[in-house]
Amino acid sequence: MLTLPYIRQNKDEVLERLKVKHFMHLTLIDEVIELDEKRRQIQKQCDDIKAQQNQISKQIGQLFAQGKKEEAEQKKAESATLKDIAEALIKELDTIEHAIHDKLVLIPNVPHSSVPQGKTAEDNTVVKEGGKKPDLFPNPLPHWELAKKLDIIDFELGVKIAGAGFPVYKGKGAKLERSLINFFLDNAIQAGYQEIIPPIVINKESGFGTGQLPDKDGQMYHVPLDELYLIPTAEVPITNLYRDVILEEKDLPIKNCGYTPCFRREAGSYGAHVRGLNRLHQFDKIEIVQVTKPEDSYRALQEMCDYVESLLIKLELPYRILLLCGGDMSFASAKTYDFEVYSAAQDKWLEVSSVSNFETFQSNRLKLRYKSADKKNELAHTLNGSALGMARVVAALIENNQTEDAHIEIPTCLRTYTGFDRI
RNA sequence: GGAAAGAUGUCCGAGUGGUUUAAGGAGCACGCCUGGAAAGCGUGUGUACGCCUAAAGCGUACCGCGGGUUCGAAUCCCGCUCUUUCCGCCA
Repeated sequence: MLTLPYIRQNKDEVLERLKVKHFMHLTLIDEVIELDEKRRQIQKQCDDIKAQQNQISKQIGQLFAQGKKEEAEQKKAESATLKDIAEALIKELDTIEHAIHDKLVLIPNVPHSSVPQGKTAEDNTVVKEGGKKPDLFPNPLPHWELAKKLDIIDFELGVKIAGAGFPVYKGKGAKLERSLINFFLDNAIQAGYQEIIPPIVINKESGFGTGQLPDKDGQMYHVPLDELYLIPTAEVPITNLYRDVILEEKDLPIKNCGYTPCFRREAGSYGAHVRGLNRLHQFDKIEIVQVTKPEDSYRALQEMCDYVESLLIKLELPYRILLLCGGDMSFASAKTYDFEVYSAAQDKWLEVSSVSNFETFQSNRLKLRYKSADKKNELAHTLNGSALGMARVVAALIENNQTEDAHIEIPTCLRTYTGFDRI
């Protein structure tokens, strides 16, 4: 959520930048500013009347103490009239505040000035490509076929237990998954991130804090009996650790990482591109989260990108880094880099990480502030990224590292974790 | 699921309708004192919004949350949430 003072003071810039995001309801900006002016005016009236009331009440107390009953009664009547006026104003104020809030939450974050124009994923800029596409033999198997042949991932069994998109990992498949989790966590800890094991259900407040609610209500699994949601990413519980918190400047930057399963309803996606591990309702992911001072957040974004890239290099996966264009960015993000790995048998780039700077968009919702050197409370910046999303990494590893006799070579960096070189 | 108790500032803690403008203590910051420190003394010490270009200053709201009674509520009434303890159930 953008802050009102920011919108008020940078109206033209906000409008200009929201166009980069292809945001349609630009009139909301003027509506919000207008409502805010009205709000301030009414609040002034309201506060003045309340001040009078408070004074009169105090006088009444004194008059009673002095035994001046009649005068006190007179004052009572006076105060009662003021009360009626104040009540009407409070009601009006309440209505306006709700209206402002309802409009404010519909306005997306403004993209950073370095975000390129563009409408769809086609318009994203490839900023870097790395690794080497494998030289595979003819007709390599897509991962779902090879995984079935080796009996390491069972999609049908998952359907029986839960439904489509809930795969069952077996034997060496399960061990590979767990090895990746440990590999990613150990690397993150090495890079200075403190590990967190958060709850994997969240309440409404948390969903609102990071921006999933009300925007993506239908994309999360909901437990109505207890009003809880299954997390779509560890970003939600980990970032919400700092909801309603005023940090000390010396605490920053905060660097957290965490492994959780992630749950996504993926309502509306179907077809060939969701086969196998490409798109799941449940998958494992290690998330990295940073909370920084405003002036440090873009350096942190770069640091996080470098870190994610280092993982892909260690895993020897061919990758590319995309700078998302305005139209393809998420609602809450100011700048996002996507990381894709090349999955050879499918001949497809699969997104395995998305690293974003939210600037103050989340912290404004979270009321996540820090006390700056001059003792002022300022909104911190929040960032997060996947490091990494498991399922698609597994898909690429299976496809790229397959041998002609239908086995899978384990990358060197994982072998101490798996305890085996091939599947 | 049943019963009871509780929720006050950074923390502890007092407060059952009007000098509470939330006592008192601790912590923290600054100053005095000191050769330096401790002790002692003094001062200050939350959040949000508004008025003001800003600062200073002032106003309003906030004692778990939401309503209500009253001229006036931390205090009385109603609803809710959470915590703790006991019982039940249980990996």
